[in-house]
Amino acid sequence: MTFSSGEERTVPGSPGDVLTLISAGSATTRSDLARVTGLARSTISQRVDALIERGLVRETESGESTGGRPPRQLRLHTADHVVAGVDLGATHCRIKLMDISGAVLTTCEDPMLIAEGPETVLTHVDARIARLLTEAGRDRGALKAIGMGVPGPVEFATGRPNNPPIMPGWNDYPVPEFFAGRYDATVLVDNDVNVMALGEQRDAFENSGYLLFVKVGTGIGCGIVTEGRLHRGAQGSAGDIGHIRVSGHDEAGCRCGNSACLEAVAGGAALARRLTDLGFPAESAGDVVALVQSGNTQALRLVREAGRLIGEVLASLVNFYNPEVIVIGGALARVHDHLLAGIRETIYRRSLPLATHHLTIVPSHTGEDAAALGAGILAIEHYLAPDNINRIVNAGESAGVSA
Amino acid sequence: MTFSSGEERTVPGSPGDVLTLISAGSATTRSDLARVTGLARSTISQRVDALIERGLVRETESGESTGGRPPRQLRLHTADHVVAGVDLGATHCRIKLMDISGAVLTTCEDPMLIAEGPETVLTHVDARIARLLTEAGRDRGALKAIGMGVPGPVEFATGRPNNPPIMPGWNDYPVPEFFAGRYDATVLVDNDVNVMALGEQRDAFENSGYLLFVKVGTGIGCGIVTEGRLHRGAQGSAGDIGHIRVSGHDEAGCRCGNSACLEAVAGGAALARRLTDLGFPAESAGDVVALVQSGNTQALRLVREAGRLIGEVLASLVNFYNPEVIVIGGALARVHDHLLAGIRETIYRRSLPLATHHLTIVPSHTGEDAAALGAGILAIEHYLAPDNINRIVNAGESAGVSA
DNA sequence: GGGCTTCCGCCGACCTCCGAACAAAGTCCG
DNA sequence: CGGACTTTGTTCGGAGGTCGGCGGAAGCCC
Repeated sequence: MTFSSGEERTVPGSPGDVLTLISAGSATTRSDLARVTGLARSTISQRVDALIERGLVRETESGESTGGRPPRQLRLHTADHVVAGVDLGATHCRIKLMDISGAVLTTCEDPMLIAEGPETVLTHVDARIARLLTEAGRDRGALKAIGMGVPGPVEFATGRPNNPPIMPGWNDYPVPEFFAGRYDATVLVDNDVNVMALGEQRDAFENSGYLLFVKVGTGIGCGIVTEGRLHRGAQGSAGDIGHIRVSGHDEAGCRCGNSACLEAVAGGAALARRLTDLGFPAESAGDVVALVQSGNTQALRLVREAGRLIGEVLASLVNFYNPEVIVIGGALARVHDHLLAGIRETIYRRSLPLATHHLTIVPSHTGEDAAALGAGILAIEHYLAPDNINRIVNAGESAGVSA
Repeated sequence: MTFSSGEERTVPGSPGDVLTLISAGSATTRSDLARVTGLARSTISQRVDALIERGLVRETESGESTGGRPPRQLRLHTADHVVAGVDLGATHCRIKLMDISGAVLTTCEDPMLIAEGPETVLTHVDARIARLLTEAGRDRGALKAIGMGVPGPVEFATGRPNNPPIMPGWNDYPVPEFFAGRYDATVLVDNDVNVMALGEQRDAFENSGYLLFVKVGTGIGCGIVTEGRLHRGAQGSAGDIGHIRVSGHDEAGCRCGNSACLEAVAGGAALARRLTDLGFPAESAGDVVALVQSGNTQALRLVREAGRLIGEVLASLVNFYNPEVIVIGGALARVHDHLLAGIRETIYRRSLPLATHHLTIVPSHTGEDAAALGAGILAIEHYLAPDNINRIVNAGESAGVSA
C-alpha cells in the first residue's frame, strides 16, 4: 500500500530551470547542477553553454578544489540585465535599480502626489528611471522589467488599478502601456502591500509557505503569500483588512461609509486625529511615531491599544488562514515594540493553540524600503521565470550582450 | 515590450496528462486528444495504447462520423478501479463506493461513535467497505484509494489527527497504516470540512478559483479552495473559524475556554441550548432544524440571528480572502432560506463593494452527502493524478485487469 | 613526478516524438 | 452502385535531445 506522502521532487529540465538554480545559489557549478537536477553532466554542459551564449550566465574564477580539478563557478551575468522596483505611495515615490541577482545599484526618493494622475506621475517615474540607469552606467536596453507597487487594488493581469480610493484618475489606467514605447521591459503592477509581502517572504522567510505582511501606516492592509505565491483573490482585492469591523467602536466612522472599521480606530490617520483631540497636534502616522519616540504617554497608550485592535482582527485571520509568519510593517512599525506587544497579546489570547504554537510574529526588517525592494523582486522573478528564460534562449536572440 | 499577460497554456505530455483529459471529458477520441494537447496523432495513439494495455482506458462503440471515418470513443475503464469516500462524524459513518469516473456505486450509513477510538471505528469502516465491495460485485483488489473526512484537524501528509477536540484516542493515530495490510490502496485523511469544500468545488464550481465552504452544524468550520487546491495552512488547521470572536456576546462561554466564539453563539449546539432555555426542548442541530420547519418563530428568529453573526465573521474573511463563491452547508443549511438571508445581509453591508460585486453565496447542493462525496473525489484525484498514472504505466504492471 | 580525484567536453547509443505515407471506415454525389 | 472525398488511426524512418562512458584537463597528496 502506498502512503500519502509529501510531494515528489520533480526533475527540472529546461534551461530556465537551470538558471533558476544558479540564481538561487542552490548550485553554482556544472557538477552541482548535475547532482541537483539529476540530469547527466553532458546535458547540463549543453544548457549552460546556451545560457552563456545568450549572455545570461558567465564563468567566474575557479572555485576551491575538493581534491580534484577545481570546478568553474557560474554566476548570473548581471551587467546587462537590470530591473526597476518602483514604490508609489500617496505622497512619495521611491525607485531602486537592481540587477537580477537582487543587488541594489542605485536608489532615489522624492515627494510626489499620486493624486496628480497617471500621466504626470508616470512621466516622473520614467525620468527617474532614466537618471538611475545613467548613474549606474547601464544602457537603456539593459532594463528588462519594471515592478511597481501602488496604494490601491490592481487587476494584476492587465496592470490596471481597480477603483482605487486614493488614486484619482488612475481607475482602469493601463500602466504597462505607458512604458511600451519607452523601454523593452515587462511592466508588472501590483498593490503595494502585496509587493512588500513578497519581498519580505523572499528576503527573510524563504522557507515559510504561509506568510502575512501587515502594513500599518495611514491605513491598514495585508499581503498574503501562500506556498510562495501571492494570494490576490478573485478580484485582486484580497488582504484589504482595513475595513474589517472591530468590536466596541461603533462610534468611529470610516471614510468607506461604515463604522468601526479597523483602519478608522487603529490606522495612523485615526491615531493622529485622536492625539490632536487630546491636545497633541499630529497630522500623519509619522507624527504619531515622533510623539511616541519623544516619550508621550498618550501616544504610547494609543499605539499599544491600536496593537490590541489589530491583534483582534489578526486573531481571526490566524484561525482562518493558519499562517506560519506574520510580519508587521508600515510607518507605525517603527515603534514596533509597543505595537507588537499589543498584537501578540491579543493573538495569543484569542487564537487556537494549534495555530499559534509555531507562529512567528516579527517586525519587518526591510523597513521603508520594503515596497521598492519587493517590486524589484517581483520584476526579477518574472524575468528569470523558467518559461521566460526558455523563450529568450529558444528565440536565438542574444539577451543583452552586444556581439 | 511584453505585457504581463495570463499564464501560457502548458502543453501536457505524459500518459497521465492524457488520462486526465479523458477523465475530465475534455477529449474522448484520439483525434480530440491530438487537437487539445498539440501532440502528434501518432504520439497520442502510442500513449492511449499504453493506457489501454494497463487497463485504465477502453474503447467503446464508434462515435458519430462527421463526414469521414468515425472516431473510436475512449472511456475510463471503471470496472476494476474503485475508491471509497468515508465520512466520519461525531455520531455517524457514511461511506460511498465510487468508480473513478465519480459515479456512486453503493452507499451505506450507520450511527457510530467516533469517541470509541480509532481501532473500533476503523474496524467498522473496514467491514463496511468490504460489504460495499461485495454488493457492487467488485474485487477487493479493485479498491485503489480511500478518502476519509474526520471531524478534527489532521496532518494531511501523514494522515494523523492533530489534537482533535472531539476524537478522544485519535491524536496522532496513523490511520493509513491501519489499512496497510487490508487493501492495496492509498489512504488520504483530511478534515471533513476540507473534503466537503473540495467536493462542492469540483461538482458545482469547477471554474471558480477561490471558494469557501462553510459548514454550520453542531460547530462551525470552513474549507478553503484556492486555485483548485485545498488551503490547509501551516499546521493544517486553516478554516477553523468556529472560535473567531463575534462582537456583543462576551457572555457566551465556549468549550475552548474563550468567550464570544462564533460557534458558542451561532453553532447548532448553542442554538439548541438557547431554545431549550426558551421552553422548546432541543438537543442537536437537527432538532433546531425540525423546530424551524415546524414553524417555531423563536427557532426561526435564532437561526436568522445566527446567520447575521456568521455573516459578520464571513464579512471579515471576504475582505481578507476575496472569494468568488461561498457555499453554506452542514445540518443547519437545511433551513438555508433563513440562514442565508442573515448571512447575505451582513456580508453585503460590511464587506467592500469590490469584493462582493461578483460574489456568489449559495447553499450546498450535495447536502448530507457532501463529505463522503468529497472524500471520494479526493481519493479519485489522487489516484488519477498524472504522476501516479505515469508511475503505474511505467511500472509495467497491469493495473487491475486479470490477464 | 606519479597516482588519485574531480571536472568537463566529445561521441555513440538510446529513447521519444514527429510527420509523412498508408490503411481503414465512413459520407457524399453523380 | 461505385468512385471521390473526408476523417480517423497505424506504421515507420528520421530528427532531436538525453545518457553514460571515455579521455583529456587541472588540481591535490605522497
